[in-house]
Amino acid sequence: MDKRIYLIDITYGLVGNSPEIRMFGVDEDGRKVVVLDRGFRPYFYVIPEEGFEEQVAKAAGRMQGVVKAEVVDRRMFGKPIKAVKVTVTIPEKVRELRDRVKSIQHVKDVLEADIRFYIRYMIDNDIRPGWLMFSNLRPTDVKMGRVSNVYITEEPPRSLSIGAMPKLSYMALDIEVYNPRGTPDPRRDPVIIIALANHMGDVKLLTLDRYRSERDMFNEFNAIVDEWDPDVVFGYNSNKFDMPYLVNRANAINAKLQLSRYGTPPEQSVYGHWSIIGRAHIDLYNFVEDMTDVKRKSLDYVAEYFGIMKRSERVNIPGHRVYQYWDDEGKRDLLIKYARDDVVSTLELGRRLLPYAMQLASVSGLPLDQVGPASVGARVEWMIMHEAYKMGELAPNRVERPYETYRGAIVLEPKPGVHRNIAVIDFSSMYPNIMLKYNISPDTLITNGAEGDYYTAPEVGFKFRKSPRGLYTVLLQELIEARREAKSEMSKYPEGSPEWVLLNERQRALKVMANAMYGYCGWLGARWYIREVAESVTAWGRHLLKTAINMAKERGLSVIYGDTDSLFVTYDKDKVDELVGKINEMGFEVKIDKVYSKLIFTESKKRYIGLTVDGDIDIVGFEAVRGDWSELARNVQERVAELVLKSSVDEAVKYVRSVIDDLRNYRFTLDDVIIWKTLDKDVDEYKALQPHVIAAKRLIEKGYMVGKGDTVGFVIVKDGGDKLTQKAYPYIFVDDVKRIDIDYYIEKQVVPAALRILEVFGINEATLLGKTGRSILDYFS
DNA sequence: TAACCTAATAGTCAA
DNA sequence: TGTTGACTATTAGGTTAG
Repeated sequence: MDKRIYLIDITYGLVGNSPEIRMFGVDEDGRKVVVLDRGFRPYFYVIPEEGFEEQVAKAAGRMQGVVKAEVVDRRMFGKPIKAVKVTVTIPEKVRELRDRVKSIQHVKDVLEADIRFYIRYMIDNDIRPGWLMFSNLRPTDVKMGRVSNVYITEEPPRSLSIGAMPKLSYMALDIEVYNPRGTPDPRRDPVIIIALANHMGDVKLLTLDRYRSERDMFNEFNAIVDEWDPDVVFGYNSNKFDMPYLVNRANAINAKLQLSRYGTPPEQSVYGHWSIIGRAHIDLYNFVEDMTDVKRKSLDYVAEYFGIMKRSERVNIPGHRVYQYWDDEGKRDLLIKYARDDVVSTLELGRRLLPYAMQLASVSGLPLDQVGPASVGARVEWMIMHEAYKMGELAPNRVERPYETYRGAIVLEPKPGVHRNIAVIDFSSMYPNIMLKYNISPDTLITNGAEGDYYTAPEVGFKFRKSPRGLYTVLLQELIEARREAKSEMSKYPEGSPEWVLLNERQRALKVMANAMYGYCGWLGARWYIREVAESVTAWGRHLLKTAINMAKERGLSVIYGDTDSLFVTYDKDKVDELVGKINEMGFEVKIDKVYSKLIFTESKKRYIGLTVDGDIDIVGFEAVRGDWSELARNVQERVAELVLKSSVDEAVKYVRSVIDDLRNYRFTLDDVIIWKTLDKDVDEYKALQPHVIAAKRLIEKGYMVGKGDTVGFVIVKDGGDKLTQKAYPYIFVDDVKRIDIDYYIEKQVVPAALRILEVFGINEATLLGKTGRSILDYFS
C-alpha cells in the first residue's frame, strides 16, 4: 500500500530485543497515523590502526550485543579511511559497547556513537520532517497509544521536499499559577487556571474554583487534550515554565498528566526541550528569540508586534500580582480574561510561525519539536551530518578547544556629515558565495603540500583543492538549488495562499541556514571546526570589498562608507550600473540595495540615518533601534532623525526642548522610562554591579527567580541614594511617575540620544536645555 | 576629599 | 553552545589638585 504521511514526531520503542522506529503523523486526509519500521538497528564506527581492520572487526563481532562488525570504506576530512561499522542490537547498548570496543587493542577512535537512534534512522534514509512517501505499508492491529491507524512498513520512506500544508490539528496551552511569594514553587503553589485554545476556535478556561480539587482540574485537562487530540501543542516559554511546572505539580499533588499519545506526561528531552510523545510540542518563545527586530519578547509585546492583539486592549496583570487577582473575587474575572488573551495570542502566534518551524525542521533535519530549542550550531550541524552521510564522510567527535580568534571583516571610516544621493551596493550572500567559489571546506583544505590545482586565500595563504567539491560546498550548492526550486514553485500560487506561505517560509529557512554556515565554521564547538577555514572566508571577503572599493574609485565614484559586504557611493547611475556589472562578471552577485536621497553619518562606524528615495527613514545602529534604551529616548531620537531628514534642525531642537518640558512637568508614563537589559549571567557572577544587576537583586529579594537569560526592566528613581545603582528599581515596584528621577532621564537618556544626531549640526547640550548664552562655568573650561 | 582619569566590564547592534 | 567589529554606559580603582 502506498501512502503519504506528514511526519509530526519520531521515536522508538523495543519489541523484544529489537528496536522499532515509530513515526507519528497525519495522512493526506488529516487522519492520525503511526508507522512502525522494525528493520533498522543502531550502529557506530571504530577506527582501527592501519592494518588491524579485520582483527578489530573480529574482536568487536564477538562481543555480546553486537549484531555485526564489518570493515567499510569511508572518508575523514576528505581522506579515504577504513573503518569498522559495529551494528548492535538495541540503542541502549550503544554506550556500553562503545566503551568496551574502545579498549580493544589497536583501536584508535570510536565515531558517531553519540547520535540518537531515531536521528540515525532519519540520516541514513535521508528523511526530513515533512511529507514522507511510504510504498510498502501494511495495516496492523497493534495499538499505539490512542492512535488506531497503525501500519508497519517493510522499507523506509522517501522524503518529499515540497508538498501541501498538512491538515494538522493544533492547540495552545497557558497556565496561571498562585504565587504569593514571587516566583511560584510547584511543591506548594497550585495551578489556578489552565487555558486551552484549539484551531477550531474552541477556548477552554479551567479555573481551580470550579473543581472539587486540583486533581479534578488536571483530569479535565487530560480529557480535553484526549478529545482534541492535537498534532501540535503550542506554548510560550513552555519549555522553561508551563511544562516543568505542570509535571512537577502533578507529581506534588499525585495527579495524572496524560498529554502524550501514549497517555503519559511530557518528558524532558534534548536542548532543554519537553517532549510530548506522538505530538509536536512547540515553544514559540524559541522562535521569537531568534527575531532580532522584536525587542521585547514577552507575549503581550510579541502579540502586539505581530498585530495579533494590542497591549492596550488586553488586561495587563503584572506577574507578581496574579495571586491578588485570584484572591479578590471582584478581580478574578480579569485574571481569567488575562489567561484567555494569552492563550488566544499564543494560538494565533503558533498559526503564524508554524510554517517556518516546519521548514526549518525540514532543512535542518531536526524533528519539528526539537528544532526550536536547538542552537543555531546544532541546527547547522545536523544538516551537515545528513550531507556528510551522503558523501561517506564520518562525523568527527565533539571536542573542547581552547579559545582562539581570527580576523573578521573590514569596516570603513565613514565621512561624517550630510550626504545626498547615495547608492548602497551590496554583495548578496557574500560569505556563502565565497565558500562556494573557492571550494572552502574542512575536507578541501590542503594540509600537507600541494595536491593538484588549488585556490589560495589572500593574506592568510591557506590553500583549498579545486576538486572534488567539499562537504560545505556541496551542501551550499544544494541549499541554493533548493531555494531556487522553492521560489519557482512559489510563483505558481497566489500570494498569501497556504502553499505560497509554506514555500516562502521554505526559501526563507534555506537562506537562513545557508547564511549560518559561515558562523558554524568559525564556531569552536563545531565538529568540523578548522580555524583556517573560517579565516579564509573572511580574508577573501576583505579582499573582495577592497577590490570593489578600488573599482569604484577608478570610476570616479566617491566611497562614503562600507561594512563587510556593502559599499556606500555617490549615485552616478551610469557609473554605478557599470560597476555593478563588472563585479557581477567576476562571479559575485552584487546589487544596488537602496538609494538614499539624504544620508547622515556621525563619526561612528555602524551608525547612520537615511531618507530613501521612496521616502522611508532608516535608522541604523543608533539608540533608537537598541533595546537597552528607554522608549522615551528612542522615540525622541527617532523623531529627531525624521525632522532632520525631512524638515529642519531647528524643528528638531524645538521638539527636543518640548519633550524636556513635558518631562519636567511629569507628562509621561512609567512605560516610557523603563530601561530593559538582559542578564547574561546569574547575578552573583557580576564583577561590576550595574543598575540592572541591582534591580535584579531587588527582584530576587522579593522571591523572584531572576537569572541568566532574563531581561530586567528597571527605572531610575530620585529617592534611592547618591549612586546610580542605588536608584535603579524594578519597574514593577514603582507605580508613581513622581518618583522618577527626571534629571537622569533628561541628562542621560533624552539629551545624549538627541545630541548623537544633532551634534553633527553643531548643536550642544546647552542649546537643548534652553541655556542660551554662556554660563560662568564656560569661562573656566 | 572632590575631581578627574583610565581600564575593565557589560550589553547590543551591523554585517 | 554561529562569527568578528564596533559603540556606548557604567563601575572600579586608582591619581591628583587643593
